Amino acid sequence: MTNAAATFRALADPTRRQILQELKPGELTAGEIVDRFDMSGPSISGHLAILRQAGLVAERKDGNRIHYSLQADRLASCLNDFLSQVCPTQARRRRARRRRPSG
Amino acid sequence: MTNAAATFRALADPTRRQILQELKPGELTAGEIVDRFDMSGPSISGHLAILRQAGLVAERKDGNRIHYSLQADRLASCLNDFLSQVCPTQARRRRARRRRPSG
DNA sequence: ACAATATTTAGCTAAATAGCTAAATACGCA
DNA sequence: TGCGTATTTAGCTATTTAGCTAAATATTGT
Repeated sequence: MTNAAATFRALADPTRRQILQELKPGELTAGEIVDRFDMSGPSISGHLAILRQAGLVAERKDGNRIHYSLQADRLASCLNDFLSQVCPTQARRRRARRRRPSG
Repeated sequence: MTNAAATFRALADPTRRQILQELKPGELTAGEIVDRFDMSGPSISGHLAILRQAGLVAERKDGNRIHYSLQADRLASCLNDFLSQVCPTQARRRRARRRRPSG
């Protein structure tokens, strides 16, 4: 699966988008994420696996726990790459640099 | 359905992402889009309906035909809004403006 | 009105998805 | 070793999705 395919598949689900938002302030363990949703542990675990597969979260093992963190750069670059492919002028439009007079 | 939900649902399918790319150079009729894919007309029509519902394409009737066009600004603003919500520092990072010395 | 073309809608099937519970795995500690 | 906690994997069911064909709708031209 291409990176774009995995990423957009991951982002298609509202629970997964919410997980990314929960991770914005900093890393959380799987259990802490489960506590923030009205959903079973295994279901959240499955969502985390899909996010991980898309490279949108990273995991760090710490004894008993697994800490998940947002891979913001991966998310941003994937979305920006897609925007660049589909509508280059809209993606990260940049202020034109004032040209230094040549003579 | 929120705009983000409709947009990410629309982008989750590879055929729909490809349709957006086909529309990049300019508008196409439904039939012209069908010709570019190895898929039945009704299937493409369904994909176009989902893209339309997400506001990612606009339609223009012209006699017998319907011309579809990319709504690049909608796509860009939706993705950028999401990026801003999830990882503000990565979304459209802007060069820091040099601070004018205050005294 | 009739035929031809373009597109969508209806109705179906197969595959994918998301949720659940129960069981398995991994780790830390006594 | 054995217990308790954290997390994932397995196995199941209900829903959604994507594809198809056939039929309906809309428009143009005769």
